[in-house]
Amino acid sequence: MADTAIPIGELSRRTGCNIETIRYYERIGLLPAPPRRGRYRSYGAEDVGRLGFVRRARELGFTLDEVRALLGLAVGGEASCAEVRDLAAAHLKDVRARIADLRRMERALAESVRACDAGHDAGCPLIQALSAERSGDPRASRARVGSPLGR
Amino acid sequence: MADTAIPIGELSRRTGCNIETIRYYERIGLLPAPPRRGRYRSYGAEDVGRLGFVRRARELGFTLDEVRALLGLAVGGEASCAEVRDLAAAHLKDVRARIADLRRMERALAESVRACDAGHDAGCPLIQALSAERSGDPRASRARVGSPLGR
DNA sequence: CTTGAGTCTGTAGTCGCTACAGATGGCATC
DNA sequence: GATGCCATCTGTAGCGACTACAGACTCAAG
Repeated sequence: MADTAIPIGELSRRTGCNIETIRYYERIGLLPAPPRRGRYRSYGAEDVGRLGFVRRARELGFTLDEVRALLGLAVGGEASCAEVRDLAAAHLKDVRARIADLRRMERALAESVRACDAGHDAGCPLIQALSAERSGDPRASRARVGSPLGR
Repeated sequence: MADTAIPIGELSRRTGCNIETIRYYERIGLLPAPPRRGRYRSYGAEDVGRLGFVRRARELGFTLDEVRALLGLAVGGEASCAEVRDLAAAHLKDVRARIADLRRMERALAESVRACDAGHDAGCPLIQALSAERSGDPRASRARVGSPLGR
């Protein structure tokens, strides 16, 4: 029922994707420009599927470029499966690196907060920790893939 | 030894912070504008300390706004320590939430890659998973602080 | 007739940098 | 004195992935 002529608002509701984001995806060519009813975009059932695919891939943390690649590979058969797998494996590695990064932060933060709670003789321990120069060359640390100081 | 009249290049070398980033920090008011020797910025030892502080706070994942707050609190005594602690504790909570998010991604990705390796009867399992609509309301999931689909 | 909801286009803002272009300054070398 | 080279300067624009407007329009209900 009502699988054709879906306006953008309903596509948004069905997929949980912001209207502005849908138009953004169209602008960057991630979604095809749908036909128009008058001046309004008119989507079909397959657009719900495609956008759902995009959303789910985004939830797994794939970049829009990766999603683009995945969409391209989704239609292919046997051969593309290996490519998909490699893309996912590479992404998994990246996710794990980011987890490791965050866990380092977590440990340091938790330790600092704990020190704060424990009491402090000479000033705030957290400020002390941030103020103190640690030994070693600052250039040597944290040279990972992507941004050197990723948030 | 040469603790005053440090040019920006050496400040960069000493702190491991990009020259462009140093100027950026000055532009947004995170670092004070230093005096000039002619038209060149001339830093002192305290600038090395301050920028080091910023770098270390950034490494713990604090936003620039939080770093600004920390810098403001760093000079205060007793009273500000509690504020610092709370800031760090709030940030720690945020870091943990992001870790949880990433771990969800990690599990789903690892599972998909594993399924891919295991063999596939009807098409690529990973593509299948992305294509399949899961039950439940898409609007209900993942409404966390900050961006709904954070990378 | 008015009101409200939905949609449209286009542009600018977010965060934390990074990467230029093009000018200028000072120092060493030939 | 000319040349080259390095460091520095300002200003602007780009990244990724949205988000947030402003201001116009269409359409249906009351």
